[in-house]
Amino acid sequence: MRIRPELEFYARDSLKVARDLLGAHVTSRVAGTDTTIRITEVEAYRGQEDPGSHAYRGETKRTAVMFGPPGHLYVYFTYGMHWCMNVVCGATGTASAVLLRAGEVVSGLEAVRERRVSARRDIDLARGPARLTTALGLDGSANGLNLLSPQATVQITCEPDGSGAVRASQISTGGRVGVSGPGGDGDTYPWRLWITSDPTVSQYRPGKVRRR
DNA sequence: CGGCTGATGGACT
DNA sequence: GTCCATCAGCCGA
Repeated sequence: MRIRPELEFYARDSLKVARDLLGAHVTSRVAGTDTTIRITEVEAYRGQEDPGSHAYRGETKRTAVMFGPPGHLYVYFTYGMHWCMNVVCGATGTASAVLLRAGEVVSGLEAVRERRVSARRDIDLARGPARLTTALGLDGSANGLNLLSPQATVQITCEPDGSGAVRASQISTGGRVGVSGPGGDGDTYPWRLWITSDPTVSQYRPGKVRRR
């Protein structure tokens, strides 16, 4: 039987939390309907230490939730139309978080298909951060939601030992393009994690330089 | 399958 | 103004 993690689970380093969120379940209750997704891909962000984080340049109205207590959702709006969800990690005052990038629908398939009509195959229903958020029926109104509250309309559950039950040998990691390493040599941090060979993991695409 | 591009709006310089 | 922690649709192979 899965458990709802305590505060200590989220208060750790975001990279550790990211690992343990692989295989965990996210459940949303929207309009009386429950939807559960098994997390298959995540990305760790390290706040003000991380040039790739929204919180890198300090606290703003938008990033305020990330500077708050762990175990809350940071949901942001991007590209004029998409919502993506993060779980806030680390101690209060630090701004680390884990972005949920992809997952497999475990239950509530009917509702998810209604929300994701463009998805041809079931593996595409939550394959990508904005798709996953849409699949759960969430948007900016979930920003700041406290996952630790038993009454919360979004819950995350994992195995009793505090893991998502994915063996380390089944976890792959990769770097994030566009984020330089400490030496400025172009190395990237391996802070993208996914379940090896899982078909619902999003295809990694380096950010392309776009011009008009 | 892979590559390319428009959509669309808020945050930040 | 410019930059996005993106996605869907279209095109060619």
